[in-house]
Amino acid sequence: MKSSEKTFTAIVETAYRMFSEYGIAKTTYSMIAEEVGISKPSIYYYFKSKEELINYIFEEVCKAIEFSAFFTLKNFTKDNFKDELVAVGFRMIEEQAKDKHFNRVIQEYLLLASRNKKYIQRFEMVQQEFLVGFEDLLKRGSDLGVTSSVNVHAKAHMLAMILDNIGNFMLLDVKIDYKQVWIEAVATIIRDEV
Amino acid sequence: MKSSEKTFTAIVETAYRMFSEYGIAKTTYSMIAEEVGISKPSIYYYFKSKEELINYIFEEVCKAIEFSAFFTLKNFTKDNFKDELVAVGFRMIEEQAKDKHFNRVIQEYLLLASRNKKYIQRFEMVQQEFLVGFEDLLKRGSDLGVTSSVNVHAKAHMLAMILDNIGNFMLLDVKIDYKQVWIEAVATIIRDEV
DNA sequence: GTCTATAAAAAGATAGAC
DNA sequence: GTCTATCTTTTTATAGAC
Repeated sequence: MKSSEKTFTAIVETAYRMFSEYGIAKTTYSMIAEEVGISKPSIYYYFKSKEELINYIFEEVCKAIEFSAFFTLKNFTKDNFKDELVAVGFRMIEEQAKDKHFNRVIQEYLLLASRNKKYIQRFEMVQQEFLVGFEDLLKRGSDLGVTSSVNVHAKAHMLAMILDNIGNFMLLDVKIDYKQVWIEAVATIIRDEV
Repeated sequence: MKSSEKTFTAIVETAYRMFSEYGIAKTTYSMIAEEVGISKPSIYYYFKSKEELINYIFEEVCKAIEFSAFFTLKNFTKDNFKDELVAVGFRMIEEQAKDKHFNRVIQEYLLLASRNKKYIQRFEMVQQEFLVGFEDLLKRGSDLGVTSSVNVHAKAHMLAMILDNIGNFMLLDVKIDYKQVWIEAVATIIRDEV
């Protein structure tokens, strides 16, 4: 890795961490520069404005939370459907618990997006992909005969909401057995009578 | 209402709206003063620092989201249990949809709380009250024979998460039939075999 | 690529007149 | 209570040397 790439990476990673610790608005080039160990104007060589840095990290975050990063429809079969659904949820919960900055940065950008047309569209894409992804999944489950075929729409949205909000609860360190909640949620969409 | 009370109220309401529109960090005394139509130093007569203003609005918001502000355990009977639960959820959804600033300000404070011991305790109280509230409710439902008595804990947390996250989804204007999702969620905790 | 120096604007906050 | 004037600090950002 070239020296300039190293600096670039250091800036991005430091900014990401500081966005989490202090918030995007309160993170300054001075703070980042000091932490990285370079001068403040040096950052302008890589990101010509703070907004550009914010945009860059936003795109990184979006890529990390795409539905396809977690779910592969083909992996779900009649026999493993419930277990696979539980497992994928567990994987997401673990990922979120592992990176303590992740949820906070997401929430930061969620607020930014709610105020800024530039971000909102990209975020809605991700959100929509999740809703449609879950719906396709439940339709497949219904075709396979393992999930109920009524109210697939609302049930899919319910699952998306629960998974999505686990991150929100983690923010406050709420002492919940998130995996148990997910098991419970999955159970409600699985056909009992098989 | 005295003139000073009017100014006080104007400052608080303007700040609340601006916290939503621009975020807490990016809302300045200058902006508030201009909007209210007073000078910047005048605000210091009512709130001796920006932090004090932030604290005040935080407490207002906390009062508005207490579990007891929505749920009254005694109102739930064997006959109306499901309908009452659905109705209370609807009321919360409507309240959130009515005040477009509400969800954003909550999210702002959620992030603040996740970084600040002073806020986190108060917020955890509210959050905890909600979790325990739902649990008590489901226990009552179980005693009345209308809800399942297994996994009451996880089921209660699931309901809390769904209701809580509706606000999050509203932030992005996600086109979801929130009421239908809530109906679906309530249905999953109601005993089918009566 | 990274630095020093510096500009321009705006922040939070106070002093003190009225 | 509300104002004008002002202070201090910090911000984003640029110019230009090395």
